[in-house]
Amino acid sequence: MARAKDENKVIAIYEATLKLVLENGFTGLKMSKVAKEAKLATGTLYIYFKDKEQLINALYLYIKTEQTKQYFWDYSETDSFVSNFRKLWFRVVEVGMKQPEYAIFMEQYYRSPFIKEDSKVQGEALISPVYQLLERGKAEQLIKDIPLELLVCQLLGATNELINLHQEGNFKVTKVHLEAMFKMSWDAIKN
Amino acid sequence: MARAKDENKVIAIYEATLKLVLENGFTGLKMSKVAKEAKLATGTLYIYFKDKEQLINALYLYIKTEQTKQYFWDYSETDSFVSNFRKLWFRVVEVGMKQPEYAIFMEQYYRSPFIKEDSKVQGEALISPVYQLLERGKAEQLIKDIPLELLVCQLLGATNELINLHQEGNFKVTKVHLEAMFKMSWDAIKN
Amino acid sequence: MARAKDENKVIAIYEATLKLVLENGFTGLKMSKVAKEAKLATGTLYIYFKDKEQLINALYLYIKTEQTKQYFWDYSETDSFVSNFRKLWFRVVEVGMKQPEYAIFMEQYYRSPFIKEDSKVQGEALISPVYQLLERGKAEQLIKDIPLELLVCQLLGATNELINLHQEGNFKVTKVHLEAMFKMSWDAIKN
Amino acid sequence: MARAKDENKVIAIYEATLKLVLENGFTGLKMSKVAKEAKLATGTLYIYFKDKEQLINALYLYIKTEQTKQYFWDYSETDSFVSNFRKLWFRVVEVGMKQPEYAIFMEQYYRSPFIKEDSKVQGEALISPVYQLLERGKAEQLIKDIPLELLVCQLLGATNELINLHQEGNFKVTKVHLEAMFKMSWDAIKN
DNA sequence: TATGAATGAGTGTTCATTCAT
DNA sequence: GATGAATGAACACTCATTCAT
Repeated sequence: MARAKDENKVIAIYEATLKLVLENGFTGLKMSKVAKEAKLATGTLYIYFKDKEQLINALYLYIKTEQTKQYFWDYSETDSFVSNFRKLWFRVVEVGMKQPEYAIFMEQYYRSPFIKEDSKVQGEALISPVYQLLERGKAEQLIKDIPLELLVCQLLGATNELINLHQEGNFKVTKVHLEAMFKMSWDAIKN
Repeated sequence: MARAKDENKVIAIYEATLKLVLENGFTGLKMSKVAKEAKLATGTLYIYFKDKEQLINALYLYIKTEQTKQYFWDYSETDSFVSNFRKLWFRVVEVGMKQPEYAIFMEQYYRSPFIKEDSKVQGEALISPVYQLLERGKAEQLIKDIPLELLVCQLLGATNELINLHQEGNFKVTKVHLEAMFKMSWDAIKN
Repeated sequence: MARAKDENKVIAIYEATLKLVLENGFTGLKMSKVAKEAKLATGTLYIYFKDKEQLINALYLYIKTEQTKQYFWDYSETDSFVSNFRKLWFRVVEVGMKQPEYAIFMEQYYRSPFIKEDSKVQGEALISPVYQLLERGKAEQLIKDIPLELLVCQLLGATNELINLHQEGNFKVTKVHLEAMFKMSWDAIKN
Repeated sequence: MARAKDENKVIAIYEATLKLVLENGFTGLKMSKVAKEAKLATGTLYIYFKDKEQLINALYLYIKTEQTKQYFWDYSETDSFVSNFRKLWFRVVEVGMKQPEYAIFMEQYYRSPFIKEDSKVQGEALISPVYQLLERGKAEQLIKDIPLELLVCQLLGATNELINLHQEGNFKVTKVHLEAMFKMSWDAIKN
């Protein structure tokens, strides 16, 4: 875990790591390159993180926390389901498109030998509000009565792919496209 | 006459590689482990594949070809759009759930430093019938008039996540669930 | 501050390499053995030299420079030709007999796949004073009017073999022998 | 040792080996490449030679024998010393310039880990007539009274270098040059 | 704390040699 | 005998981690 010494360095390390994972996946990720990218000596990295595994798991939690903050900062549970669903859907897509590294990292993390079960569980707990919202939609009979897991597949599968499509850069995603994608997702789950 | 080069060995190598990628991602993929898993000496690997990069790209093409065969073996373009769409959707899911390694490998491949542009292009060409089918659906005004790329995000995003869900093993996907997922996908794109 | 890069290590590596080439030629030259002989970890070698090729070419230049220094450190172009010729001839032989590894290395280097043309050219430029001296001898009509290349064959061929003879150890080369050899060389070229 | 089965193959193997040593030294010498160059399967090589070491030592003896044959085929011990010396000197140079691979191979052989003492001794015995001739010259007081080893250094050092010079190809060695070189060698040793 | 040289186990790959055909 | 696929020990080189400064 990062010591409180220099929070800026921790962030620099996270960003360096994300940049490199974006470029080459976990396979090309070398501690020395992370250090260089973060403008640190290799040894300094090990002051902040015990080893590579810890860096990666800490980064995972950092990303999950960041994403959650950005998803929910102006979220009000008292708003209507439909309003909240729409807000959240667009938030997920916007955040993902702004920081595609996050999604890429996640994808690789789940299949890596670095993953630690408790970090994973901890990270996933952070997005429980998403599950709660969908539960509420079901309770209010606004969306289909289908296991949450499947609804999440449907919704996040589509948004993730959309983020990838944007990141690859061969297709320019416009406002109109976003509305069309949202419409499809809504049509998919609505009752 | 010496022993003849053995096509079975190529398949054994592919399967060993897939198994290992499934377990640990590309990061944990070691040529010596592939050899051991395929019950070969390390050197033998290099008779069949020049290097790791070539193995991975060849495997990518193999998977794409296999998938395509399984998707389309009894496919008839003269059937109705709706019938074909349904058949293809289920085929994609069934194949994916039977061989989740394929999807996992693909995911990692696209972010790896091994990817060779021309292999990628070649592989992607194989699934053009999917694009053609959706094009036809649009022409017949049965599905929404939205760029193909977005329709594909919506559909394959969802099926990929479903395959992952199945593969993780924490949620048992039943026939009923499949029908529900299909319904969502269809509702998402239908006109 | 970390440890500073250590010039002594470079020398230690050179000496280790020379020792091993002397024993087994380039064929038996292994980076791990060089490291062990120089009392370093394998990886340390690669801090100082990018790869084996670079080590070998750097060592070639080092040897050429060392030899040149030793040949010419008290050399004065204003002395008479005969005096200079004699001094240089004995210097070449003394240096060669003191460090037979140098000659052995050179021999192998020229036939190795490691040789880089520009290193070779650079190294050969260092001994141009030898050529200049012989040119002067020709101009002063003290030695035969024969292409320099042939004079050099005659002279260095003999000295190299003498060095080999000494190095093999089956024949003890004395002062008297040296004088005899010098006499032969001089008789060979003198006008 | 080669079995008597197919003498042509043995020669083909020798020539292939020589060609490859000429190109890259012993370092680049691979049994599989020798086989390919000799238009044989790798395994076939091992029918004729037990291993690499044996091939190299057999080849050494082959070369020494060939050279000797070519040096002495029309040699008559009853001719005068001077006539024989001249004939032999030119023979050595001609043979060396015609087959520079021989000299290159020898050079590398003596510093390789493949060398076997008894092969070396056996090979060197073959050129004893050279020693005998010089002994006779000394007895007849035609050449300097100097240890044979030194005379050989002087003479063969120069011829070897001349052969190298020719082989490198940057200097065209003419008849006139040969006469000049011979003159130098003779002046070096004559009484 | 920060540095980056040093370490050495581990990786991809080669190649002498064997062996099934 | 001839073949060339198979083997696996070894080698060049890398990189996570340590440690002297």
